[in-house]
Amino acid sequence: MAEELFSGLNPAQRRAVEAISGPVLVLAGPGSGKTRVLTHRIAYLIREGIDPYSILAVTFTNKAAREMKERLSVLVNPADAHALTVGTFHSLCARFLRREITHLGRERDFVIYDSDDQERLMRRVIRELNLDEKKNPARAIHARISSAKNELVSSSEFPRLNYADEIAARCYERYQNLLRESNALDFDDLLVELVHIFELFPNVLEWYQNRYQYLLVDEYQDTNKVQYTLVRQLAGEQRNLFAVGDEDQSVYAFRGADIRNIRQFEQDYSDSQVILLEQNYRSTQAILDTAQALIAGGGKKKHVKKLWTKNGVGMQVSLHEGYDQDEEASFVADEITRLVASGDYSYGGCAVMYRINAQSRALEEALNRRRVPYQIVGGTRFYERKEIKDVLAYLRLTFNPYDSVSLGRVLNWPGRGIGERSESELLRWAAELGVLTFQALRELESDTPTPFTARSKSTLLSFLALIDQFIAARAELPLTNLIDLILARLDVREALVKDYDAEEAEERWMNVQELRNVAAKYVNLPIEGQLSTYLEEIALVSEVDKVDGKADAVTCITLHQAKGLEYPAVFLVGLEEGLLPHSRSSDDPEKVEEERRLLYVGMTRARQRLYLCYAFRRLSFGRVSLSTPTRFLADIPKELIKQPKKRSAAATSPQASMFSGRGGYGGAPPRSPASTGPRPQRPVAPTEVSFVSGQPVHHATFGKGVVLSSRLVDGDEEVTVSFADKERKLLASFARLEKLA
DNA sequence: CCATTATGTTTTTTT
DNA sequence: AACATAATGG
Repeated sequence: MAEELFSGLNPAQRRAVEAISGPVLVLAGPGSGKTRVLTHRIAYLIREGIDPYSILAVTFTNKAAREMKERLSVLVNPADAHALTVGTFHSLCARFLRREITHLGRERDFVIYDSDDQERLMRRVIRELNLDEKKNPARAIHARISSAKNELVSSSEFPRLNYADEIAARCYERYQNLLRESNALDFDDLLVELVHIFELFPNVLEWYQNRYQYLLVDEYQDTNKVQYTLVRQLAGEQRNLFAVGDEDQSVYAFRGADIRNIRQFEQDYSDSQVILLEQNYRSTQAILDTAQALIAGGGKKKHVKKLWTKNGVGMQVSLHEGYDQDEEASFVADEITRLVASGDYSYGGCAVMYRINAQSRALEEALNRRRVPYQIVGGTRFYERKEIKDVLAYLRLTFNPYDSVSLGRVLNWPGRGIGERSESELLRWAAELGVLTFQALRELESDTPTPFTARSKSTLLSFLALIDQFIAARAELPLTNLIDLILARLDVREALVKDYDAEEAEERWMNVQELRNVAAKYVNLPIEGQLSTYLEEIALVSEVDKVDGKADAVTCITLHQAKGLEYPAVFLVGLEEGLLPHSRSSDDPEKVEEERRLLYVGMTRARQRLYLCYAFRRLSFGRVSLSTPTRFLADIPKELIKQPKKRSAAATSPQASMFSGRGGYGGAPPRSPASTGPRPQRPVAPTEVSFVSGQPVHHATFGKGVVLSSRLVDGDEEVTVSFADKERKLLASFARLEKLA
């Protein structure tokens, strides 16, 4: 019976599936079938008679949770699959808190603040405390507080060693108070408050420990202190904890993830079994060898895995240099077109990965030009778009009128004549009365004397009437109708047309419509539950959750988000100093190692083909700078990589230094032209342009072209030439342009 | 109070 | 380069 569950599992996987009780740590290399192990283990537990109701699985994304349930509904009976508790730390905590937060004297109908809300609230705190917003950016202060929360450090425990600490500590305190008043929790609170409840109310913890006898935690290497604590609490005495992870794929230290959690598992949980999954089912040996060479270049490891595969050697990994980010993107787009034309690959089988979202722009343009279908994951997230957040703010106020961030957001949106003065006067007056902003609005309905002009007062009252209307409608109307009512009463479309040009207004209006479409999925729930479920799920969806695996489109995605995904063909772009490792990480050896792991994650996403790309120069921040290939390339033996074609004179300079020890550690990120050393042909910077518009030229690679313009830039001459295929910008000192008659 | 202009800021990475 | 907020003037 259970035998079919084991068919197709290798001995190590099988051991992991069968180890039912006690702590188990599975160290799973990339592509080693860990998802399979997780699902089969759950199925095995159920078939062994364990109640699915007592199984709790923590995944890294909502998408992974959904997929796990789907796979299980095939392996076990669907009712059993349904009884499982599966989710991310954040969504599970939110779910538990809806039940338990009353223990802390708080209301169940809290709203969840996303990073934008959090920053707005912090800005308000900083203003309230009369701090200089320049010297104390809300973002920076909030970041400090967020990491404190991740470390389970409360505002009273926050260190006050210097003036900056003192400021942060005071902001922390006020920030928490405002959150509480607004009946809101930020992302971090979702975890922290649950830990508090478990600490303060042992009987509550006991209930959860009894219910969840079997815990499974994926991506254990990316847990932070709060998450680690939660797991410890839930694991209790029983310690039926099954943790899966890979320290080589730990890339979230910046949000508090602590690699020590996985390294110390064996000390934390005595008698634990450790199982290594080393056989890779995803990639070719060529790709694995390259990735392993890279990761071996890093520091010492607790457990060294030796990845191998039966997939065969496969194609050699190739390296490509582009002239700039546009040419790099063009190369990627051309190569994808070629792969698809060959019939061996589909658009959906290709992915382009990069370090920062801003890199997606050049790709988008190149793909657009070639009519290659693509989807960009992340960037400005859908639910962070202004028009979306504005409409959502009304929904959130309808759900919880004390939500002060939402109130501040839409008090004057769409513009109704409540300016800065009326708003600050309202805040001041509320503070004077000692009530919340919303209660102050309510106060306007009585005969209490107010500090407002008759005009302001009536505007504020009509705003209040609007919200009241929505609150009343919520009890009667299905969610979609409620949204329609809001959109109509506010005349959102008109407001968008007023703020933007026709095209953009239409696009934003479509976004708003999309919000409504999503809401349609919730109308089958009882009316009371529709809005709350909708708001909660919206607050916790991530961009990867929305990746459409079925669409036949190229996926453009950050390296962080790509973790856990796989594609037949993968292009890694921008493999340059300053970008990977990112300049903000290159001063700290530990951060540099994290960047190395990020590259490792990217490489191991590839099944058959892996392309490594970098550009010779790059436009960042509106300025051009020359770049050096990433130091990590120096750790990969030359013979593992198919060297780039010499595509122009420009290619030789950075390329030559690549594997020769130069470009190694300590190199300053993007070199300034001055530090590049003597140039081969042109030791002296030009003082005037030598190419004029209309001059016919010849280039070794691009052939004949005509000069469109030329200008002096950074001590060199940048010539814009129209070639047969496209327009290119070339540096005269490198391009060896030949003037034709 | 609002529209226009000027200035400044941004780019890590995410729930 | 693109976007957001601040300053300025109507």
